[in-house]
Amino acid sequence: MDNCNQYKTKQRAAILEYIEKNKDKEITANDILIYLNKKEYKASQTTIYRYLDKLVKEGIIKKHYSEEKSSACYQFIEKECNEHYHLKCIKCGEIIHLDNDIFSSIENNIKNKYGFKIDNVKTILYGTCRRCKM
Amino acid sequence: MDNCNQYKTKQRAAILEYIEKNKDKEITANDILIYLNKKEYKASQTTIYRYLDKLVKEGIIKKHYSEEKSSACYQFIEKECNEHYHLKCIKCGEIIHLDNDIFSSIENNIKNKYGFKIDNVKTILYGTCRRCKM
DNA sequence: ATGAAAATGAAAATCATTTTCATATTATAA
DNA sequence: TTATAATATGAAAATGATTTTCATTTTCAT
Repeated sequence: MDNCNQYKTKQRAAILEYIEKNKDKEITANDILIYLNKKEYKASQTTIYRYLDKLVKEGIIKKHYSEEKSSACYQFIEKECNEHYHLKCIKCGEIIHLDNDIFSSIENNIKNKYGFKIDNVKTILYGTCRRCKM
Repeated sequence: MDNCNQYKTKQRAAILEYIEKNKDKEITANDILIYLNKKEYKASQTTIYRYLDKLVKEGIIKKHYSEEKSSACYQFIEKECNEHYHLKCIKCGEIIHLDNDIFSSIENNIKNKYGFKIDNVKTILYGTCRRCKM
């Protein structure tokens, strides 16, 4: 999106690096803080929160609240992930990326019947994964 | 569930009354507090939080975090609602109850392909409703 | 190099929620 | 109906996450 009017800083680079390194996980502001404390470029929690907000607004990462944690979770949005849905295991937190087409018929049914356009990025399908089912 | 070992109190009755009166909405602890402050039987926020926890454990209400609010939302669980999925409009918050059967083929596909059992109570499909789409 | 715009961080403030603890209420049984 | 044990309440303090404030520092274009 709108990437102008931004100064490059070491703190932001370090924060973004951590987020990208953990693409597959949902991380909290505090995870970043703890990680950066061990590294060369620390950032204050204020800066971390501010930059996370900015990244959310720019559509680089997404923010959501999980049932287990009391703090907000953030996750890098991979471009391909804008096109499919995700399953998330309530028990272990595993995220499964669904095939693009598995939902298309339902999307259309719901659009026709209710006039509702489902947002596949905002929507997460919760349930129990294979391993946790037993 | 386990309804024994409970004393009936005016505070609990008032809290539950509000929750039931707002079946169709997602309410916060603070909503209850504000409402009760105007009524005959007030309850402290401590009591409200404690009773909400209890109701969640008993399966009377469900708790979840919405994308917009920073506080937890609670909602009465209507028995029928345990059997279908819900759409929720990101913009206006409207909740639409889906027909029971609209999801069954997908549920099976996902179960077969990924071994994942979707939980229709925990899952909310986010998107944009007819009115907000324009 | 200079200056304006933007970013930082420490500390304080805020907000939601939980804990503590002393007091009050409830159900039960004598 | 009273005694009493279990349970519930509420005020205040504590906690934890996040936001705001504001003085200082950094960045980048000139």
